[in-house]
Amino acid sequence: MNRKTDKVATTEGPPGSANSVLGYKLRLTQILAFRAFEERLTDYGRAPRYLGLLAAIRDEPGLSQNRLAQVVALGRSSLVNILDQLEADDLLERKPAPGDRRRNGVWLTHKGSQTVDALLQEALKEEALLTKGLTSEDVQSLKAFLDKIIDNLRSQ
Amino acid sequence: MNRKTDKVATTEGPPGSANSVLGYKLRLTQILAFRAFEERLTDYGRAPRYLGLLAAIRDEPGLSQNRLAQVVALGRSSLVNILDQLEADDLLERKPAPGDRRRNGVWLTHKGSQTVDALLQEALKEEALLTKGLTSEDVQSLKAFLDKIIDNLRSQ
DNA sequence: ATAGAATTGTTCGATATGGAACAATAAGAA
DNA sequence: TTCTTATTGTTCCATATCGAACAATTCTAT
Repeated sequence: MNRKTDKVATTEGPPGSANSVLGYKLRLTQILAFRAFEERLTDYGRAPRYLGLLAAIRDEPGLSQNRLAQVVALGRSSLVNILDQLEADDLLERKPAPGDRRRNGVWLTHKGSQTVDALLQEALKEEALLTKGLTSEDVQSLKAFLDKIIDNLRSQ
Repeated sequence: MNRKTDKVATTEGPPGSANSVLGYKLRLTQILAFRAFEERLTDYGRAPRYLGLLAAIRDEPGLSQNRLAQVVALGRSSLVNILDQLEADDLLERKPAPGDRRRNGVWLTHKGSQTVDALLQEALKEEALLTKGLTSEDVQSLKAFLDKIIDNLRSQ
């Protein structure tokens, strides 16, 4: 049985079923979108999976590992191995934070910066695929709704 | 540093950064929403994590494991252990499918059915928390957008 | 100044998930 | 029929993520 050709109904089901629950929709969407993005970009190593992280580093260079973990909603301990890998791939580097010998600041390398640029372009293409059939106003609304939900969840 | 009280900016960042990418927003939202739901419902064992699965079984009793894996977008092999656990918790049962000795059909037990009912109620409450500040029309639109994206991804 | 508390990065063990391979079974072709 | 191919559930191994515990360091209250 082939995942790509064997369709699965998504919108049917009685009201009050899982299909009408927002959290379930969010989960499905994220799993499928993430998988599609990774399957398409096989030439970028581990970077596609961690694009959010890499882009966060680009947006705020020098952020500590702790802070970074919060930004991307990952555990502090999870990040250690991820950064090890991305550092081994020459996408970023850790430097001791001046003034606090406990912390590392994290910066992108030149290669990391270029990779982020390229992958953000790919992400825009991917977004166009995902949202086919939606207007740009729809997509804008969708993003605003998600931002609001993220705010609600983060301030809990 | 405390995840609950130490705020992290979500909407800032230059255009073209990760913060404006739909896939990243979806991922963040899903991670945070899922985590919040699980952290609140500590009295239900593993059921909250697999509410989508359990509700899918309720919606279509007797579905094969393979089919079920597709519906919830999990791997066939991942599902084996999950079903083992939920079966051990007396939430569901596998029965040999009549007419095809390769397949198992999956059904909810009475306890499973009651658990789904209770958890779907909780999911509605959770949804109200998540979407605080959004109108019910907004939420309806959001769900419709996500359904569209899921359709796009599934028919790829 | 100093003792106690908090923060940071890390390691370690536990759990979740995916993919490849396998045996049993079914479907299809000859 | 018989041979070949496809499907199903499962096992096994690799990877991802988390929480607890830890040493080093910093902060804070006295």
